Amino acid sequence: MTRIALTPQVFSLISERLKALAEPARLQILDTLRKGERTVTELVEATGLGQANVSKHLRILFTLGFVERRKEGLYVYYALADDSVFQICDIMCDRLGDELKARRKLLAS
Amino acid sequence: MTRIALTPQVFSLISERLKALAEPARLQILDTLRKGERTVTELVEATGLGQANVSKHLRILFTLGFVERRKEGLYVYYALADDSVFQICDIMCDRLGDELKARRKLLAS
DNA sequence: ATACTATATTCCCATAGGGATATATAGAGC
DNA sequence: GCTCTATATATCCCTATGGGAATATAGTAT
Repeated sequence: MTRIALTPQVFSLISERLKALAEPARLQILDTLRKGERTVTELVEATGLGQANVSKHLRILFTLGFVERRKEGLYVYYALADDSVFQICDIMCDRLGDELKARRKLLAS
Repeated sequence: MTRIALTPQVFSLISERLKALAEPARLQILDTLRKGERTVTELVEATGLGQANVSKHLRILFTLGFVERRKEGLYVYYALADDSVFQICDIMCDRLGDELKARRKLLAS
């Protein structure tokens, strides 16, 4: 398996995708989709965000391939494209756990 | 191994850390550090960024625990704290590979 | 003390992006 | 055709943030 080389252009592409994920509102949307596909309105209700903003967030997530869409009459169903988001969340959660541990150790000293 | 629950507060913490990584300049700095510890000046030379900006980026990366620092006389040596950044880059590169593959398939049809 | 170097910080500017509101588009049903 | 609903887009406001220049700070050397 050949890895893509980490050139500045690739960093730019990675950064663009990380920016898409580095937003609590979008993480919340993706987390909701983890339970299964949802319409925009359902996502609005689940997240408490405004409809226009949910649409904008979904557009970003769709453009960068994090969600898929399926139109059915008036409704548009969005679904997770893959689980890479949560692989990344797991890595970050491990870091958070380590931070906590380090802080506790510091307090204990 | 108990996982941290993905609450809105946790998403906010994750998002804060992803924002730190979602910046080409900082990815470039981290990539340079992959080869070993470097002084600020060396990072300025390696990245072509201004000294003030490198210092600012390093401050962010240090605050969020992505780099460590070691002072030695006038110099401050920065080093990678762990490899989670590149675990994430790997995930993103896999995604980029898939995107390429999908685009090729689309062109072939 | 002064002079020099490495790093950090501050200030300013310009841009990007999120939220709210209003409007536009698309499809269903009558 | 008209109306209603779901989604998308446009506009405005405001904040956050990256880059550059200047300045401050810290350490070395003489």
